Amino acid sequence: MNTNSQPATSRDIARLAKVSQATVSRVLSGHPSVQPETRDRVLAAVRQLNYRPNGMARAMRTNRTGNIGVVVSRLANPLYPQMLQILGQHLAEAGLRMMVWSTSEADEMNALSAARESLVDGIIMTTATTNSSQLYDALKLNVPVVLINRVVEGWPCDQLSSDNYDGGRQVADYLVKAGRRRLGLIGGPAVASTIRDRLAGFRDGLASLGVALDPGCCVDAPMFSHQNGFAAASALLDLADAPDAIFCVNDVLALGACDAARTRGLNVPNDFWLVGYDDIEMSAWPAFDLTTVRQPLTRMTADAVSLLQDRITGVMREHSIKVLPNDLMVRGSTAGFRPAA
Amino acid sequence: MNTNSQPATSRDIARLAKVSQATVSRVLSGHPSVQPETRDRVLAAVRQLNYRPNGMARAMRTNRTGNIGVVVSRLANPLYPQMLQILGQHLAEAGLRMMVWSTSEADEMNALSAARESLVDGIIMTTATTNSSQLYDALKLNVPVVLINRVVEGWPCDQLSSDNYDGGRQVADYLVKAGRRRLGLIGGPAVASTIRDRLAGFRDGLASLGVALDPGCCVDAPMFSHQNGFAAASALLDLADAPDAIFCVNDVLALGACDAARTRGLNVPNDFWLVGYDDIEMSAWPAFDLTTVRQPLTRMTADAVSLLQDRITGVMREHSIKVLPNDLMVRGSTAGFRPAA
DNA sequence: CTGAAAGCGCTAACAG
DNA sequence: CTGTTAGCGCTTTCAG
Repeated sequence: MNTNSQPATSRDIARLAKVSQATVSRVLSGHPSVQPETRDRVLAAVRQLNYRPNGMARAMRTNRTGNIGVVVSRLANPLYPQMLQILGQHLAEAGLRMMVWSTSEADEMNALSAARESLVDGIIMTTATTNSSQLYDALKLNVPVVLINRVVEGWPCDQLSSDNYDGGRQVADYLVKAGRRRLGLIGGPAVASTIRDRLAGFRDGLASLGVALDPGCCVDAPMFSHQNGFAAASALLDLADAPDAIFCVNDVLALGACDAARTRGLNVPNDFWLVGYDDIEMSAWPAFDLTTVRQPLTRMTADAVSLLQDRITGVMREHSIKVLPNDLMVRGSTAGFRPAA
Repeated sequence: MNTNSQPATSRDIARLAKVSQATVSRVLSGHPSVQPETRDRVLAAVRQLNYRPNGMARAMRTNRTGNIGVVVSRLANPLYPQMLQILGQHLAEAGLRMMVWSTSEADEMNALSAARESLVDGIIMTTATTNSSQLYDALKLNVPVVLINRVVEGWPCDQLSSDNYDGGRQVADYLVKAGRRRLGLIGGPAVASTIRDRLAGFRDGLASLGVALDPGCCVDAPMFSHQNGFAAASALLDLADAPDAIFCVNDVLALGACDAARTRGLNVPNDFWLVGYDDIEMSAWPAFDLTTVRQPLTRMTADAVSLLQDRITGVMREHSIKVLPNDLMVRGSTAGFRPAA
């Protein structure tokens, strides 16, 4: 094996095995009609020169790179690493590679650029918003895109989410059944469909149960972060008539809220109940023991990959809009209360 | 813009702008010698057909994809998302794309495969171990690889780490200066150079200060997880003569240890002190308020990217082995104690 | 300054 | 079963 030369090409193999270059290609792509003896000679040469086919050349011919672009939001929200981990697994099983964009809003554009330059076969987007106009343009160019987690109504692409509206309702229902009446709400950026749906479900749920939600007990966090959850909860807890339960539209905010209570010497659930959304790994830790809504991440990601594969291989069908059910995870932050069935 | 046809190629542009295909290429690659008027005609055509050059074709010609492979360990350890985030930023600034492998041990191999297939220009590896024999083979094929975080002594590639040995020493020094004498240690898999160095530094530090480390107070976690930290700390806290300070070789373990204390109704720092390593974001949260050692992630990642770029562009020089200094972040888990300067 | 022409390394007809 | 041939879309000489 030469360490200084260029990598071997299929021509080098052909020469060494005394066959045509086409035959080398056949052997490597598992074409059936190759004489065993020839195949062996080729494989021997492949080993001898430590040959690997050039992926770019193959991609150019086949119009398929095997790369999938994944756009996630700030990786500081543990939900996204969790999604990436599972997604990476599913993609690897499907023989695909994962390209990740995650640093800023510009990333969405970068991902689409890559798609348009044929550097990725398709895109899985976890953070689409109605503002993503570039994305919309790309869709019209038939770039295969699957929206997962956040979705955008009416857009011509496959979409995969959990039932955030129902999740919000479940929380409302749960808190009211438990006798909580003075409810607090910590919301987030409304550009995310997930957030809008959770909020709507929560509000509608309360309304249909005849429980009022005091606007004075509703705070919107400008971004998802521990710090913002901390600040928002602090504001609520400082109210003269503080809530007896707070629903945070995601776990990161809820963990911040939990720490706000801790800092004030308040006890959850004795002083107030706390509910989050996402069931990120830390929510189950004793430090937080947070009641929250779990999204079916494994199924969502698996479906996303297979939908995308269909699109890429040109399977034509209607755009699929799937909404999967969620589970309320009852934990200590709501005293483990379970309503009678 | 046709929505049903194939994407436009540079020939299409050439035809429309009535120039040769070569000229299109010149304009797009910013070649100086093109008449302004011609250039404008080409750019107009580019806009009109909404053209983007095909990245694969370009990559095949130039032998450069602009993709960098990054191998990280379990994304469940927040250190890695944190590294990815910064790395992604630096790579994007350098006009490079980030390909992530992270699901299993097989990922290291997959990354190297991708490199050998010319699908990535180089690799940043955060989780190398002496066991990575595939990696070693790849190095001999001149695949550009930078080791960051974990390093492997004597391997022919650029390596970039923080001074884990010194970090361990600093912790030992700090605890002893504060009067702690019965020390506990929660270690981890010794395949990681980071862990070996931290442990060695800690042990050597204690030894040079004349403080004994009871082997009965040393537990090794088989893997980094909250759960394992919890279990290990539980074992130490159940000892008849429990430690008055515990050093965990990384923060994830330390957070687990913190929760073990919480679950037992013990108070940190009143009942014992706790020190971690990495300064992941959560360590600063009130729930943990963990004293820990911070690695200079920004600088490490920035240097890694620029070293890799040098290798890729063929700048020849000795393999660079850099070790950057760490900072001890003093927080509540050690009662905010600061030794007199 | 611009066009013609030669490939990069591979796959996929098409002959034989 | 195997070799020959024709490109994929681009960059890069080399002429003019």
